[in-house]
Amino acid sequence: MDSREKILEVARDIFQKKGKSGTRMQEIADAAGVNKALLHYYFKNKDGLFKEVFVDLIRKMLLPLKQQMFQKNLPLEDRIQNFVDGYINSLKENPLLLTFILGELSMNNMPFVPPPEIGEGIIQLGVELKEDEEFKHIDPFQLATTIIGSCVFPFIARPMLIGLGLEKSTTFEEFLEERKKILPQIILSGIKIK
Amino acid sequence: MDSREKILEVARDIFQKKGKSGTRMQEIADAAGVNKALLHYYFKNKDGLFKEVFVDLIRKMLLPLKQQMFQKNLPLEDRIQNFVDGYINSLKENPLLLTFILGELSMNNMPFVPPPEIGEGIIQLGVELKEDEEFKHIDPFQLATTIIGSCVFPFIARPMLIGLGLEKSTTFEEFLEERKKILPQIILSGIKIK
DNA sequence: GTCTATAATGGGATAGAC
DNA sequence: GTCTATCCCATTATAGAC
Repeated sequence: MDSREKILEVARDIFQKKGKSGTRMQEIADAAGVNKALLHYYFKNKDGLFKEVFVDLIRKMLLPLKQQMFQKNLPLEDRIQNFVDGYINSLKENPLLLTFILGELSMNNMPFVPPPEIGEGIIQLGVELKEDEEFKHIDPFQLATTIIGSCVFPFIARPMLIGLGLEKSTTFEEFLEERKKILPQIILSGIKIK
Repeated sequence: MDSREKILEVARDIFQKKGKSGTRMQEIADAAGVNKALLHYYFKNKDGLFKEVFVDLIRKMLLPLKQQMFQKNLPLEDRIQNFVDGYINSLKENPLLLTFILGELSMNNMPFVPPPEIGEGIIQLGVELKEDEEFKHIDPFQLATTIIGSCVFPFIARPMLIGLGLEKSTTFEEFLEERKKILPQIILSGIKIK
């Protein structure tokens, strides 16, 4: 693998673990097995490297949202089930991703410009809810926040949940598997008319 | 107000905004209207100051959890309604609190040792669900994660939600007010037997 | 308790050889 | 492209006067 790619790869990891200001250029260089000067050669400065990593990680985070939230031609039930399944799986592979992104968005105010399809998809969800006799007329942003938040929260709050005793009766892994089953049920019963 | 208290007060603000490693001792000193050396006099070093602020903020975050989740003698419906109401109100007053705490817990691994009542309260919630014919037998940690996550997520993910278009049709404030009404409905329909 | 002044180090950045 | 060496400012930390 070429050096540039290698640097980006380890930078992604370290930035996620320690945040932008907690990360040292030296540490990235060491982990990548190159000299610090090379980071500046490729990315000009810390900010340049960080930005490249950040937009990359934003894309990575949005991908499953795009893919799994709005597969047309499927009934809402299946789409919610698929979404919860797919999103939790994807978060399992990148457990630090959301905490990192949301933290950085809040601290520095980094730009966040998602592709418009996602926002539009949420609006569209509202239209569907209105048209379907089976469901309550819920503001789609409320629904989306509930679904996404319920999937994401275990990852963001993992240390807190463990402190509260989550792992006394199960493992985190089992908790997530159970969650994939139970969450769609709760949500669906929650938004159906009866 | 004495200097020590003043320092802690501004440190709470600044640490929440910029995170531990993003915060400069100088900035805290300036904001408190004292000299930098005084911070070291009272708190020994940055870590000492941070720790004191952090445990303080942890307590602040847990307080509404303790107060509002487990008021005995009330039917579950009312307790959930009260909890959502009270917790969202409390988060409105400290919108950065959760992002900060969860971020720092994940980056540094800060100790997180909540008072045992909260964990026990969650277990107890499970017992109640089992005893009550009206509700499904749901793992209480799944339920708690869903409720807490749904309240908290809008605050943690605010920049993201705004990027997705949340504020195109309402203000964040209105969104929260609506949320207080709608969330208990979704949750309750979600866990009731029919 | 609070300040000024300064030490000590950390860490981002660059020049220049190879 | 990649390295060594070095610069230099930012930031933490301390000594010592008041």
